[in-house]
Amino acid sequence: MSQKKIRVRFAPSPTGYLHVGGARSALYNYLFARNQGGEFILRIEDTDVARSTEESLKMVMSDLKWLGLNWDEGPQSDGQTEIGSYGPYKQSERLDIYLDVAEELLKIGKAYYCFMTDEELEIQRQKFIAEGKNPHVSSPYENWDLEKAKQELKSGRPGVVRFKSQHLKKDYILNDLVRGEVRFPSDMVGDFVLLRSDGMPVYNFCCVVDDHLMKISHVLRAEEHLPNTLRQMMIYEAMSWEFPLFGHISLVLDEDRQKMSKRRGATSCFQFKEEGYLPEALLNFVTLLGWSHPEQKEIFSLEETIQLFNVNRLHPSGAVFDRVKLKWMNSQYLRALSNEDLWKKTEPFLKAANLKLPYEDKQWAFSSIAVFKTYMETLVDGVTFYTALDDSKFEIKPEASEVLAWEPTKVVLSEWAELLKVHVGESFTEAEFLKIQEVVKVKTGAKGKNLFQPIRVAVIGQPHGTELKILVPLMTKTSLLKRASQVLASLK
RNA sequence: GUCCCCAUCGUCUAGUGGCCUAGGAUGACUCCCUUUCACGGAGUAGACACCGGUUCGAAUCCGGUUGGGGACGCCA
Repeated sequence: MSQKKIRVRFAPSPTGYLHVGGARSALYNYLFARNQGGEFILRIEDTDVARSTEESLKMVMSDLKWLGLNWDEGPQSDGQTEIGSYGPYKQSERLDIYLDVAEELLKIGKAYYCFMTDEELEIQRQKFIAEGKNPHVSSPYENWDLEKAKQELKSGRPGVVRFKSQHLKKDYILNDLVRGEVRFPSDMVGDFVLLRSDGMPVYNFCCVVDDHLMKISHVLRAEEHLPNTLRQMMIYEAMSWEFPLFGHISLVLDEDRQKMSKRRGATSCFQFKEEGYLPEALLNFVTLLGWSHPEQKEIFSLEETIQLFNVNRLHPSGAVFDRVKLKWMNSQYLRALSNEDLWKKTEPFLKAANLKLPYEDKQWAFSSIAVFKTYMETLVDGVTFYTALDDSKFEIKPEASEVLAWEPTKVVLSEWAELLKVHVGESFTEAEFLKIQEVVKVKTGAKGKNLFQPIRVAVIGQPHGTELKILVPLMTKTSLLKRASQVLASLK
């Protein structure tokens, strides 16, 4: 057997943002292609006209780009061009091709026109369920003459094209790349639809035609497609086409072990982007949902994954998407960033939050982000920290009330404000701040948390947070004074 | 209901018949660092779903039970 070129595809239907489960499918295909020196194709499954939109397609493409999963063939994000010689890559533009294949299947008796109404279908379904059988379509039109059926169609009677499966009494054996041998009895499915009554082809059909014509060698997709694979094998067989190799990866589940749903938080890559996750972190995390590093490393780059990727290490059971661990991973990536890079990534979030910062120079930006780096789990956390530096957002938090009620607090704060006032210059060095703190201590006799917590409240409005000796040098005298007097005023 | 898939700490997983009194990561807890909170460091608790079989030997192979999930669409 000749060595076939490795060609894999990711085939989303453009009905919204890219789901993290979809992203993982795309990723595994991408990794496999890159590891094998093969090609990674983007095909758009938009035969469900009602739900597919051009807008969604753009979103999916931009999510893939954000993740860094670049495709070799398929539509490009400008919406105009396509790359590759097996196009078009949008199924809605390939209708003629499917129709030809459908005609072929009708002609050789592997498919037929069916005129059953929804009511008839439902009655049959109920009957089979009552008998404890598979509720699969068994159509009286199965053996109708093709010409007769076409006449019927011409007369205006709505009909679909169904695949003829009832006579295929045998087991289909799939040698799944991740599951091993899977045996499907042919009666697991009924006579499924190939062409809708409006002439539009459906998923299972387009998928086979395209995978064949686009010379796809391996199909890595989610486990939910397993029953579809039987239908697709039947079509391949009917057309005497060679099967690609299939691998069905596990499902991505929520904490309640159900398919991931929006109820429990973000599910799309775009949402994670908005919540301040780094694409590298999301990718790394998602890689580990069903695949493991041969040396059990947890943090590794896309490049390293490409080098090491092997379908043998794909895990067959469902994986719960642990948002807490994702957060941890994101914080690891954040900390590995240079101050400059982290600032660049954080800045857009600060702008979006409309924060007014005490200084505008880059030097200040980098040294401030260096402080917050070890506190941040997501870029959005940066907003919280910088908000503390924005005077217009300053407020005395409820957690501060206990500290404010302490007996020495008032004296400490009066002294603190007094010393700030006499300080020469608008900013403070760490040493200058420590000196002031020391003087407050000596003059008031307060020490320990009686000293530090009131000052912290006077700086950030709450008793816990970043070290003051690091924070104060990032602030201005004007700002500190204003805050101190505000807190002092609240004591009266 | 029918068919298919799956089954190791709460979670992600390592493990392909002896290296397993089951390893790592995360989360939890404790301690250290720290005049707060984090970060960091050290440590503790925590799993082979169950029952049979094969074998000198089973987390690993086989069968069954149970549990979970998926599919049963003119969605993909």
